[in-house]
This record gives sequence, structure tokens and C-alpha cells, in this order.
Amino acid sequence: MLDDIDRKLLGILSANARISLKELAAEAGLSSPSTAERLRKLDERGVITGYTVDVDPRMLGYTLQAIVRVRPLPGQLHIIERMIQEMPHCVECDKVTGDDCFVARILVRNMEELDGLLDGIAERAQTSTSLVKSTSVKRRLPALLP
Amino acid sequence: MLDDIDRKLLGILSANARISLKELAAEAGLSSPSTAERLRKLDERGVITGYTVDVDPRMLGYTLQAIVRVRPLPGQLHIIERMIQEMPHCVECDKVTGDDCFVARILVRNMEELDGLLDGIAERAQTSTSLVKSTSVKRRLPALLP
DNA sequence: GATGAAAATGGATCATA
DNA sequence: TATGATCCATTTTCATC
Repeated sequence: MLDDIDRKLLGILSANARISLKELAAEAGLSSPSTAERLRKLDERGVITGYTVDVDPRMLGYTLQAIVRVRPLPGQLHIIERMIQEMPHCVECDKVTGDDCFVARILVRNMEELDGLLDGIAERAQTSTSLVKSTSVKRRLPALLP
Repeated sequence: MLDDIDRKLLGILSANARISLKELAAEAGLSSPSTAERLRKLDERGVITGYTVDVDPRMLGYTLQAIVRVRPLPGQLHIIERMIQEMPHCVECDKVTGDDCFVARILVRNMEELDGLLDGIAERAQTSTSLVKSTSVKRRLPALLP
């Protein structure tokens, strides 16, 4: 699927996606054109889905982070999903198996704001909220299998 | 804190962090040197913490994604945290308030692999696992406050 | 597929507003 | 603090292996 060089490229990019092609090529032990071609193919194959910037939420004024499990009341699932998607405070949400249909990551400025958000869906869903105290594992790539 | 141009730069970068400085400047309506200087400062201030590549886990052979809540048994918290951190299948983990101490996102190739991982910590922690059926909100930036 | 050289493009610096 | 001009570095293309 991926060869050693592809894995190396992904590893380097995951640490710094804005590295120049030249440096990337040098670190991977390849020429720039070959490196560019490999990136193009990883993109084309859908292995690489994008390049993004990581931002410190606190520096944007978001001092509180919460993981909220959402259990929509009967008949409310689709409305709730749409409400979550349109909530700019939600930065990540998965639909999962089990009683809790959704697990969402929410950023807020303070408790009042969190309270307000949860109140906004309280009529249509039950929620269980855990506040994030610290991050044990910062988002990273999984092991790149051979 | 951030002005309109900074917010614009972050927005553009979150959609494509490998855009050239020149294009970035053009899209933001700024000169390249000013754009470079602003990026440098966003970095320096800790607003931007890095640039990463997004990868489709399925393209790496990880067909199953799970959100696992982990409740360590008394006295096992630190060992469990270390075990999670050293687990290459864990791509994200937060320490949270409440009975469940950790919420981890796990990638595996199949059910057997997930079962094996959970077995590996079963002596030291209780776990509640939800399988991810779909992604309602792909990781994104929150609203950039004025 | 990968490479090396040439053409095209982009980035960093500096003087200036 | 932003800009435009300059020079230097990088990226892309293409012919070749």
C-alpha cells in the first residue's frame, strides 16, 4: 500500500506540513521532483486528505474544552446532528454506536457559554459532559503499517 | 488579540496549510513580506502551534475507529496514562473530569485488534467503547473571535 | 518510477513610506 | 507596520535513464 518512502514523507509532514519540498526531499533522501510526484499520488489516492494549521484554542480565547456525549430523544436525531454541525463551538463530532449517539468536542470561553450551548439542545437531547483537564495524547498519526 | 487579517490567514491555512506564501498573501490582500511577518508572529505568540497533514485512516489500513472511555482502577491512573500514550493505535486522548478519567480515540484494523488492546489494560481499568459509525463534524477551527 | 538541468515561480531582504 | 523592488532560492517541467 505505502512503501517506506511514503511513510517517511507522511511522518515528516505530520511534524511540519509547511516544510519546503526541497527540505522534505532531502530528509527523505529523494530528489525534489520525485518527492513532488509522490505527494501528488498520495493526494490523488486519498491517503493525504489535506494540510491544516494547528492552533492553540486558549490563544483564541477558548479557555474551556469539553467532550460532550449527546443522546437525542426519539425522533430528534437528525435535527440534533444538524444543530451540532452548525455550532461553531463544535470542532469535532463523531456518530457512534451505543446509547450516546454523538461524541462532540466543544470549545467555549467560560462555563456560562457551555451552559448556554447545552441548554440550547436540552429539549431534544440528553447530554453528558466531561471537561478536559489536560491532553494526554495530542492528535497524531497512528503507526504506519507496512 | 487577533485582527481581521490574522483571522483570514488562519482560515486560509486551515483549508490548505501548504499554500505558497505568495498565494496566501494574495488571498488575504496583503504583500508577501507582511504576510510572512504576520505568520512569524502568530507562531511566536503561540497562536499557531504547528502545521500537519490529514490522512485518511482507512487508506492506512485502519478500518475501525473507536472512542474509548477509560476508568483506571484505584492506584492505576499513572500507569494507564502511560500505557495509553505508548499505544500507537491511540491518536488522541484527553484527561477529563468525571468517573471516566480518559477519553481516547483508537484506530484498529479489525475487531480482534481492538479486543486485544482493551484486554491489555483490562486488569488496570474499566473501559466503555463506542465504535465510530461516521464523522458528523470533521476536525475544524472554532469561530475566530474578534 | 527516478533523475538532472532549464525555465518559471516563489521567498527573503532591504530601503522607503 | 506595510510596501515594492531586488536578488537568491525553490519548484516545476521535461527529456533521459
